[in-house]
Amino acid sequence: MRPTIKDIAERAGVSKTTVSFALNDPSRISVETYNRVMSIVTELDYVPSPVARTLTTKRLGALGLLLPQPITEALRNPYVVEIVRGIGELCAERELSLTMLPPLRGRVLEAARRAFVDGLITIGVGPDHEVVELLNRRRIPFVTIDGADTDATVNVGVDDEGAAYGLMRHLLDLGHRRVAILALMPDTIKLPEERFSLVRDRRIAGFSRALAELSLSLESPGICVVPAESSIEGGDAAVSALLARSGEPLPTAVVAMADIVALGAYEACRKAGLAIPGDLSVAGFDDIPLAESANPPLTTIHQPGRKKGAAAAALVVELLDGVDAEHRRVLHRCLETRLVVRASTAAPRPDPAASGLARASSPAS
Amino acid sequence: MRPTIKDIAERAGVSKTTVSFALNDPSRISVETYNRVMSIVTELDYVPSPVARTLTTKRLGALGLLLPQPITEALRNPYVVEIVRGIGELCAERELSLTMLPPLRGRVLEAARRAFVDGLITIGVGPDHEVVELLNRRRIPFVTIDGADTDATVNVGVDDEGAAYGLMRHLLDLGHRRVAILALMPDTIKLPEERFSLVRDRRIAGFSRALAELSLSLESPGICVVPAESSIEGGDAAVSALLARSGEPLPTAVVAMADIVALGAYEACRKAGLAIPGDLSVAGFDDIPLAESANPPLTTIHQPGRKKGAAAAALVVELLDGVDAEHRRVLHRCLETRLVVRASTAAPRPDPAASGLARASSPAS
DNA sequence: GTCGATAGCTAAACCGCTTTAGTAATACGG
DNA sequence: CCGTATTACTAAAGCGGTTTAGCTATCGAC
Repeated sequence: MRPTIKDIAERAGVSKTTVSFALNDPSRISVETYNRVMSIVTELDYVPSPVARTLTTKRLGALGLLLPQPITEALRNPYVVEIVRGIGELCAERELSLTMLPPLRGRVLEAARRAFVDGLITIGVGPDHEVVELLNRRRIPFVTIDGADTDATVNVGVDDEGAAYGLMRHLLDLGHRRVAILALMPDTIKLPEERFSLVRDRRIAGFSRALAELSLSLESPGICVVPAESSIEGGDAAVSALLARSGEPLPTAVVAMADIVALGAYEACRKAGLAIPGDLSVAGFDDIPLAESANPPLTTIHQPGRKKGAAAAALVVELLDGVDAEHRRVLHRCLETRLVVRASTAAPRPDPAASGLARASSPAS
Repeated sequence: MRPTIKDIAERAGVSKTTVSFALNDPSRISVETYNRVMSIVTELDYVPSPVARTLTTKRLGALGLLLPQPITEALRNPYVVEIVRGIGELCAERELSLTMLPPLRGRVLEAARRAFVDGLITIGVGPDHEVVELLNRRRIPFVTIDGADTDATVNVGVDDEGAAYGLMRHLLDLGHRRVAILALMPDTIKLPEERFSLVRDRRIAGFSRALAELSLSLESPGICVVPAESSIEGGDAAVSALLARSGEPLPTAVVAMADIVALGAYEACRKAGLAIPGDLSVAGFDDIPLAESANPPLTTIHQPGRKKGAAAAALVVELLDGVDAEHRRVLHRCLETRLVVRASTAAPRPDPAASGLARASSPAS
């Protein structure tokens, strides 16, 4: 159906080689021949099969994004969408296409093996992930987003620990002492030894550090960590359950590891008739586009999702280009985050039970 | 680097053919040989090159989504994200990957030519689009989303005209007589003869019909159609400009052809200090996830974006499977829409200038 | 007039796989 | 014991390109 190089060659009365030259290196043939060949190419609307071409050139013109979840799930999180958009920026620039690679048979590894691309980008894959070993062994250029800065991977990320510290500090400074942390779910498709995501762990560490400054910890009364799926529903469910918990005093603040989860918390508050931030302060992480226009606008950690994607893609392309150059040095890119205080966080209502104490001044630094 | 079938064959002391059989049709070889081959396959972590395989099998396990805009732009609209998620559902089911194909050198056609996929899905491509001719000529299975129901294409869509009618009717019934329509931008990468998108035209037609029932038209005073880019910023800009317009009375309602644009209108109102729906009613189209949680919740036309994507993908797969069967009949799938009345629309304030009239009862049907 | 370049083209190998056609060996029916 | 299936395997062709090596004709230089 689709014309092949042979068809063109025959029609033009030349060899396949000549057609190939016309397309790839016109200087090697005469102008007349070039014109003749190209007119047929245009007439038949011929485009060399990228598949066949790849067989020899090893270049496909496609970047792959290894997703930790099925496409449907992954794109529920606007933060992921932002990353994809960032990668898209570079794709446009370099005329690359982008292939989304969901786990195959439940394994990211399978998807990576079958991947049909020049280079790969992963989200949330740590250096111990089985996929890293495979890709390094096969020398497939790849860059991790939100992975870790080790020799095994080229990574683009942020200072999760520091950002989390800042966020928790903000809440503590406001006077909150009973705060619930909505943590990212342990990623089911990770390897056993990496049960919790790196990002989660680093943020937990940051939260802990801030708490420690007030002699608090994750185990202190009033502080709790509950897992929530990265979606509105996930946040809603987690907070609704929290609010329904009887016996203990309710938290005065909720901090989510993803804005989308924080917005789920909004939903739960609405149902429970709780005012934000009057009854409950809510903070998020990511600063997705919605965060600003939410009601109330969400206090969160701004994370440059688009830039992350773009930076990762740029690095992959760099790896792609500099494969032979000894250039292939391990690189890490750490992008900036910042605390964006909006209207969803405020000082807690004075606690009738323990007034005076809850209102403690800001801690020693 | 990556082992080839030859490596496996040599190590196992068999021919390439035998290895191929082991992988694709074990029944054709003895159990012992199978085991021997597979142990080497496992040992070397061998996976057949999808590229090479494709050359002969003509199947590469990927669906392509032809985007009318660069990835970054396209994914700004959550409605598009929903469609992608829908396609993702089917991809997960059939273990396919999804390739996003932004225009190449400004042309969708170029992207289609180079596409590296088994089947394609397009968004907003009409039967007259150059790409349709190409794909039909090449017999590449493809399905259009929001295209048109003609013989040239297999399409998945909704009754845009009817939905638009219902939406406008809702506003008119509330008593609005001065309404601004925020229309989709003419798509720059379309062919000249198809300057405006089909969807836009059909919705405009629906609006017109509703207006006509009250002896109004798009040209009537108070009614206006302004183009807006499909993004929050686009809606914000368009409505801000509208509000800044001096001389004419302001519209009492704004109806956008995309929720994301309607949310931009929210933004413009906030800046202008206008209350929704008190000062201005706002309605959208699509019912993206945000619409419900926006403040106020947005009145809109619910469109099953996910289902559209899933249905389109299902049709492509069907085409893929039934290529030989004379099965390849032209199909059209029209999904349901429904008007979702939320809190962003209400009766306009009584017009001091023309009271009594503006409050006319609902029109004769 | 011969030789070496150079320009312009092509045959053939190759990329890594599938598939067709065929071979050799064993099993089976009469 | 012969002819025919059946089983287990392989050689080779082919998919659609690129690339290497080589061939032929023309041309300029000595």
